[in-house]
Amino acid sequence: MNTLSYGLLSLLAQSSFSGYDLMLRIQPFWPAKHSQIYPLLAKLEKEDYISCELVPQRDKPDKKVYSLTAKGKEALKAWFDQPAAEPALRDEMMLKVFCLSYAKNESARNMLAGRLAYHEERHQTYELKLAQLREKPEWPEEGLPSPKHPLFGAYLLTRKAIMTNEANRAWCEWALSLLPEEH
Amino acid sequence: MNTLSYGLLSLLAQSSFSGYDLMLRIQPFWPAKHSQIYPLLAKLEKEDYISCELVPQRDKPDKKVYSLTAKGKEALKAWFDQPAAEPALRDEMMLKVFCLSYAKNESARNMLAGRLAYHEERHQTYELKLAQLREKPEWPEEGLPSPKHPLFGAYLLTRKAIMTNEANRAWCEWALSLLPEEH
DNA sequence: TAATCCATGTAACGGGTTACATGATTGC
DNA sequence: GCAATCATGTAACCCGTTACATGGATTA
Repeated sequence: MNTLSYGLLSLLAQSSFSGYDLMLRIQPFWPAKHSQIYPLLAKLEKEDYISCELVPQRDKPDKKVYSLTAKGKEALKAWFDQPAAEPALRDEMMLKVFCLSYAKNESARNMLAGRLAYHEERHQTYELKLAQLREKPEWPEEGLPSPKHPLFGAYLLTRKAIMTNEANRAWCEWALSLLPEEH
Repeated sequence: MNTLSYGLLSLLAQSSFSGYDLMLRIQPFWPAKHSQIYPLLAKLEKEDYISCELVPQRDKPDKKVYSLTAKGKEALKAWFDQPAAEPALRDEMMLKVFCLSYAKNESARNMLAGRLAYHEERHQTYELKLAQLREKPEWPEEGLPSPKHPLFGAYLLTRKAIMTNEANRAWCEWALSLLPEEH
């Protein structure tokens, strides 16, 4: 049971999903390709953490829909009280910034401007996600989801993404303001 | 030539370092163990990106001090104008937050309080780093390092770490404020 | 007609962690 | 006496990406 396994169980705690769905939904939290997820799901099913139902579809390939078993729910609960690993960020740009004084002005400016654009695009995506959350039928009519509401976690995570992204966007702007003007 | 290789070259662009030093210094930007770094350095030396000098020490084990070669400097410059990979964050806690509504109140509170403490500790570390940068003999007497100053990159990165950390700390506080009171 | 989406899988490879291995010095 | 720091290396393993493989439906 590695972290990705628990991630898949976390998603399945909300609702049943196909492997393809799980692959798409886990991306924002734990990037993984289908080639990693399909074999893991087979292993989790074999070890009885999840169960699988084959769902035939017209106009689309048949799919396997996975659900949490009782054993899977127990594993999730036990995982919750274990200490989580520290967050690990890997960002190639940070290595480049480290030796920024060796770069051409133009290279430095392009790099930071590119990252600024990235964060502005991300902001739009996250705001859209918030709007989509609010449109869900389960969304509470007055105010915010409470801690026991199924959407509580997704709401917290979207807010977290927005706040971190905004801090990084602001950093890009500040760093750009320190560079010499374009000629 | 993978990202870690360029990271090592970036550090060596500032000054020569031993493998052990490089291992310690690259941690904040690209976590890697010595078992990954030593073989890479041997490969980079063999391919002439870096050169190596054996430095005997009293009271300490001898060390190998690596320096950038002309080929290494060229590789760094070429790397700079290539587009950087998107940042990748892997944080087990985010997976737990996703299904937070399934957790006990106590578990949820402990998890978030633990992360808050982590960010407060990080803040101290980063402020110390800033202070150490300012105490360096190369630090400019008036104000901040300019974009061509060797310490410019390190300064930007420390500010970035502080800003991102503060956003995450604030998120922890906000999330904790949404949880029910301790009994 | 070519690309994209849905949907599942395997194989090969490279990246990263853990464990094995050694050994002197310093601080608790 | 025990742990940590400095210092280097190898071997086994797990994690993650890329590539190989298939195939119908929709869309540009």
